[in-house]
Amino acid sequence: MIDTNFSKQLIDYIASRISLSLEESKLIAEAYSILHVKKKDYLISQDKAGNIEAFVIMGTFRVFYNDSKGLEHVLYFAFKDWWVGDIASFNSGELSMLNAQALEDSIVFTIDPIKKEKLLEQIPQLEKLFRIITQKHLTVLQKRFLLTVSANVAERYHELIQRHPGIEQLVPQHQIASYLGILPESLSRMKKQLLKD
Amino acid sequence: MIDTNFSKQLIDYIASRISLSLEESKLIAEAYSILHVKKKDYLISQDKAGNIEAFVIMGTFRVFYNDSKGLEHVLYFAFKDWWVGDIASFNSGELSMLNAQALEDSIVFTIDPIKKEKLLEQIPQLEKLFRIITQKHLTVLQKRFLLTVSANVAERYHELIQRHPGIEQLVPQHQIASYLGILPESLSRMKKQLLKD
DNA sequence: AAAAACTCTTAACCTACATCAACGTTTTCA
DNA sequence: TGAAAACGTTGATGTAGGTTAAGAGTTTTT
Repeated sequence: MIDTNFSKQLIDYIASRISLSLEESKLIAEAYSILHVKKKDYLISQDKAGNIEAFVIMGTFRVFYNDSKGLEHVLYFAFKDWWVGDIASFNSGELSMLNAQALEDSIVFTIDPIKKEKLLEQIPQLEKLFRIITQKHLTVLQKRFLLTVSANVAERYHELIQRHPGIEQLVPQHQIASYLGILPESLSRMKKQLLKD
Repeated sequence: MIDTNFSKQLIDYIASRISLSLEESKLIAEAYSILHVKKKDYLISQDKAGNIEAFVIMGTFRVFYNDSKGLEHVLYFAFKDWWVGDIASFNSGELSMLNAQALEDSIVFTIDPIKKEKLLEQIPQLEKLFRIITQKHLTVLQKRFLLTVSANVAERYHELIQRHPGIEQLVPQHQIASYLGILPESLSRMKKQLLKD
């Protein structure tokens, strides 16, 4: 059930942010379950109850929304030591708006809302940690939103590869296009144009 | 310093979400300061340390980003019983990316990061409340982002006026255009087009 | 090893919205 | 109350990115 080596990574992540007793570390390790997700498999699927929050131990995910016209929009990519989940669904029980698909064979720790609720009661310090993590997520999304509405595609492209060097080796270009909010053809065109300068 | 009538509104807001002792209510009322903001005045200004978080007692604010080309982008409008602040700046001490301007004479309760920190230590239950509030904000922003990238302007316009009936009486049309991510001319044209159907 | 699926590129054409400019109306404020 | 500022509309024109289609290269599956 619990792999000590893997759970160490989650414990380290938390312990580097708040102080944990051995007791508390054990409670955390027991609350989370390890899950192997094969390349192309889904950790979260749209229109199902997305009642999972995951911490990425290894691998990469694309988190995306499938709109009413069938177009996919990548909200973010999630790497090692990132959280993956549909926050709206996790906290309300509503159906998920998001899909999370593994881009390579991946390993995550997952928790459901009931276990998390219990864990937060057992370790009140976690309330503060998760408040801060959520604030950080909100900050990141706010920056992403403002950049999306204020910068052109070339600027957003440069911002992405600067923030994630090497992402182009890991993520297919059409998914980068989707993250940028354009079609693959347009990204291809833009990159060709960039070479001219 | 503290206006009992006004502070009651903030206390009610909090007390409807977590249980508060009289003692705790008093601590909250003392931690927040009342502030009157005149129409067109700024509660938060870009590129200053935006170290304020405010709860709107009365009035309306537009919260917007001023980009490098001088264009304004409305992130959200804030009404009675909403929170206003630049979460990134408030929690990091960085300069604010956002401006918050009163659209009418308004009254808010404000708090700075140090006082909030202290308050959270005095009333640990507030950690949970603010975690949940932040989650809610993240949920709202995520929906806004996904709608922005997946729906056309007419759809976004309808979503806005459905979610905020009466907003067109309160907010100038060019600011609604800014919220929708287009220029005033384009919104004017779109509305004319809508009438034809 | 062959077939199927996926990925990227290029080109021609189209569309939604931006840009620039002008003008009438309403609101603000001195 | 009169001038100035803010607001909304319309028109002409420009452009970034969407749409459609086709083909070539690569990876995955059987």
